[in-house]
Amino acid sequence: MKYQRPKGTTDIIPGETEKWQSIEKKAREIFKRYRYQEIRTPIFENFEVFSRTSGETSDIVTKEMYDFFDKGERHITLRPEGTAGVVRAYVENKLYGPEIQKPFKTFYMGPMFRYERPQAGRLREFHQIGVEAFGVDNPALDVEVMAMAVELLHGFGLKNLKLALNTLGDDESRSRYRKALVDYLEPRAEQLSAESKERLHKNPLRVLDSKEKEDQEIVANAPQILDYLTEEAAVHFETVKNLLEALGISYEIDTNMVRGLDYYNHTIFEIMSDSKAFGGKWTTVCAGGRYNGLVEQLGGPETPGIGFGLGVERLLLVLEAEGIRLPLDNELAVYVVGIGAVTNAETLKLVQSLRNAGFSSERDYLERKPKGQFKSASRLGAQFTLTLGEEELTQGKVNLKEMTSGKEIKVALEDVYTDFEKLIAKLRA
RNA sequence: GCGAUAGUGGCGAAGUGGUUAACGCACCGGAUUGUGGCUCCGGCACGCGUGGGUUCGAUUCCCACCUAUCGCCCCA
Repeated sequence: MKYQRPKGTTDIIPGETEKWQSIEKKAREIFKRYRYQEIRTPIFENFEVFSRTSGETSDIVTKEMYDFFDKGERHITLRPEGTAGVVRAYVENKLYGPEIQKPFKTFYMGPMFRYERPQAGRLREFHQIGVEAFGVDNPALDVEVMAMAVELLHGFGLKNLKLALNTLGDDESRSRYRKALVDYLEPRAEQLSAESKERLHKNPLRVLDSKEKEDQEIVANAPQILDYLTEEAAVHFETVKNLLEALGISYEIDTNMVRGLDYYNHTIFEIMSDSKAFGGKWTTVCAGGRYNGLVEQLGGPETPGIGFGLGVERLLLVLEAEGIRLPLDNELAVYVVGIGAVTNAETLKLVQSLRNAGFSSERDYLERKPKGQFKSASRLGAQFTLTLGEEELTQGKVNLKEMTSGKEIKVALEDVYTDFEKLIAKLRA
């Protein structure tokens, strides 16, 4: 093969695109009801937009950034996630202005890039659908965002979902907890896995998240963030829980849940699926959280924010494994069967006229025999066929057939041009 | 970035150091001067991921590279 797509990329071709459209349509529908408006930001940004916000030591920055220097020696990176770019746009466009209602609620959908080893549901170019809401610290907004995420996934037809919830507290809670955790882990460092020893000083919270058995045993008795929350952070978290309960949304507290990105604080959550797509292990399809302080970090005024991101490829894998059929939109109303070269022009006029009248229409271009054309019509799922041969052409007639019933009548060619709807009614009468 | 496995037509898949690379599906044509199914017949890989090497001769053996899949890391 002379040309291949770059490693970790994929072509989304007809047959697949319908599924994407279906997902995007559903998402737009729900976002509209929740009053989130679309934002489209660049696919590449200055490197610093992500390096500053994600955390200099985070994996994303240290090894997963798809970055390069452009011809003007600017350090550019293909966006690895959606939030930082949206926050940058929020600040740059002064969307914090007094004339703009708070919260400012926005959504995006599009490609993201991470330089890493491809695996099922993990590509170098992948797609996320995400939302962000700025300017309100009220836990009701946290809960609205989570409720919307849950509704979204249910809307796609997913059943076995789990909402995992945790809080990282505010800065003060975090540093207090961090200290307590390090104090606990340090004497036990020798028993930790090699990776976790590494994490211990770089990013101790990540040890909580380790999948290594030896780490999990130690983590089981580690101090919990919930015991180190400031009064304010604790109240925020309590309120989130109460409001979730008020909405009847079930959740599970997971105090070991952390984030790969540094900008999160307070509420963090994940929606997980136990789909066999990932071997029945709980896998995150949607992850989000609060990031008060991020707007300031990118040069804006002190503004709280919260959002989530949803991995589309991962979602598709889960839907596939669960055997969930998305509503697809690729129906064919009419297939015009033209027999013989003499009907070529009239056949073309017919499909064009039908298309103008709002019917999706198709014809044969290969001068195939009727048998082959009917086979195509059948395979394409055409509701109706119009058959036109030399005889019909001279008579000004055409055969109209309903494929599912097999019922066929002869109609005037003229009527097809003027009122096809009426002919359908006549056929079905 | 590390480790493992794999790479044959549009798809699935057999196969061998040596004349014409099975078979199935799909597709096209015919049997059936113009109607979707079934059946029967016929057609469909100057080529076995790419590039080198070994050999009289390689799709088959060796090396490198590319890609995919899985695991690690991490994550959506």
